[in-house]
Amino acid sequence: MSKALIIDDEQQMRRLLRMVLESRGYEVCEAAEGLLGLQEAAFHRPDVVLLDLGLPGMNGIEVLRRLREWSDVPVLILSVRDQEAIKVEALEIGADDYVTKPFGTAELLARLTVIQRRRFTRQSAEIVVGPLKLDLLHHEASLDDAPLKLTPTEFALLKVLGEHAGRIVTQNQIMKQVWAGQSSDPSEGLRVHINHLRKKLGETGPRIVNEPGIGYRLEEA
Amino acid sequence: MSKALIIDDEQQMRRLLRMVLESRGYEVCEAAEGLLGLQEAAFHRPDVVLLDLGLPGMNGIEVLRRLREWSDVPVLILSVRDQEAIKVEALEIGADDYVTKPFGTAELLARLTVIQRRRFTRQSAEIVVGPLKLDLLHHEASLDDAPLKLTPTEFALLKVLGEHAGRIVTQNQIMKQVWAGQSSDPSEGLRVHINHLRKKLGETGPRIVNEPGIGYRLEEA
DNA sequence: CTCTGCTTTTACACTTTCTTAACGCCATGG
DNA sequence: CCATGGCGTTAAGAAAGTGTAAAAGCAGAG
Repeated sequence: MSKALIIDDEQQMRRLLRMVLESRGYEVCEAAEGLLGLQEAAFHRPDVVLLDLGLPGMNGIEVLRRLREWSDVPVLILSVRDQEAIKVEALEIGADDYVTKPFGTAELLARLTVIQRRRFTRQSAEIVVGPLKLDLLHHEASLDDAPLKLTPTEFALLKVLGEHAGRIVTQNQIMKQVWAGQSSDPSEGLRVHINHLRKKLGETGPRIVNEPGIGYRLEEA
Repeated sequence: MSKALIIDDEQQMRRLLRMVLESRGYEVCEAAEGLLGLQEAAFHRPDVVLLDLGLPGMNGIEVLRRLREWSDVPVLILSVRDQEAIKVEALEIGADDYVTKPFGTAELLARLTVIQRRRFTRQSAEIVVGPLKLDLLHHEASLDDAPLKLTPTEFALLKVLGEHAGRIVTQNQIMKQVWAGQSSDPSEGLRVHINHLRKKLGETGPRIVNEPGIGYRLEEA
């Protein structure tokens, strides 16, 4: 049985969500405010979080950022129509999906299952991109089954690229996920690490291609 | 069935519009004056508003501004030829499109359908216009599922046009959203990027049509 | 403390993208 | 008919972003 945490300031919404979730066998806990939500998350260790972006007090984005500092729990964003920009930012920080209010319960449940399954497979399995393997559990990498020595930063960087293999990862996304929180320079040091990675991947590994002005992409196959 | 509200001082025009709309299955209500129009809008909650700019008493622009304070209803502007400047202003305040009197009923109905459809499509981190897709999260574009390489400026520009697909986006709006803040020349460089985009969209993608003196429109379908 | 490995900073050549400017076209209006 | 204004197109210089190497900080281990 999965535990779900609802963080939303509207009581009505919380009640609706609780009903829907409990009918599906979820164990539910809730919080009406961001900081409380973080405490609940730390205490109950939910398997999935439903987070409203329009929270009073601590912003939903901020809640997500803090949460991501110590937890990989799947997060589903609840947003209203005119929060397009914020939504993208939430996804960049590490939200797993979103639904727009008002939403159908069927859609909500579908997305919940998807992000939980994805998170699960992602955790248990390693990331494989062609001849490259990343063992997230042991923090080990290998190329053609030969061990590949990576520094912590390189590993984190390659992990972000590998998770989205074949797709562009924005420089902002990289900065947010590898250098969480800190750092101002959007790129200065990033280029160096990319350079190191390319050398270590050599001719045999997948290529890291640059999309000027946007970010990087790890080529699959 | 959709409800339409006509705000126009000329009785003849109102009668014409009512006939056209009712023949298409619209439920129609009308107002001959701005303030009355606002009351009607508040009371009947129409699904679309046809607003004449040349109203006696309260100006059409003012009506639109007040309307937009509490409603997102699609608004189609009716204007006569020598009201170019006001037309631009109306679009920037939040009108959805305009037709110039005299107009053909076919054109009128077409534009009505377009602006209504637009409101119903759900916002997401993805903009889809026919064969064109913009993935805001990954900054990736595709045409008929084939990747389309866009520079950052091109992407931003196409995003603005795509967000309002089917509607006119004034040059001012474009400048503000793509070249945020800076820039003086309202067009010099814009034309070049439009040109690049048209080339990349080719025959298969949606067309970018110019509305002389006003702005651009990304055609859907 | 010194060594060592990792990260960050600095510097510069190089590539891609953006802006600027010029010119031709087409419509509109005198 | 020729002017005018807005637009499309093209090319070239300016600006921004990137790859690479080397040196300078910064820890923890011995």
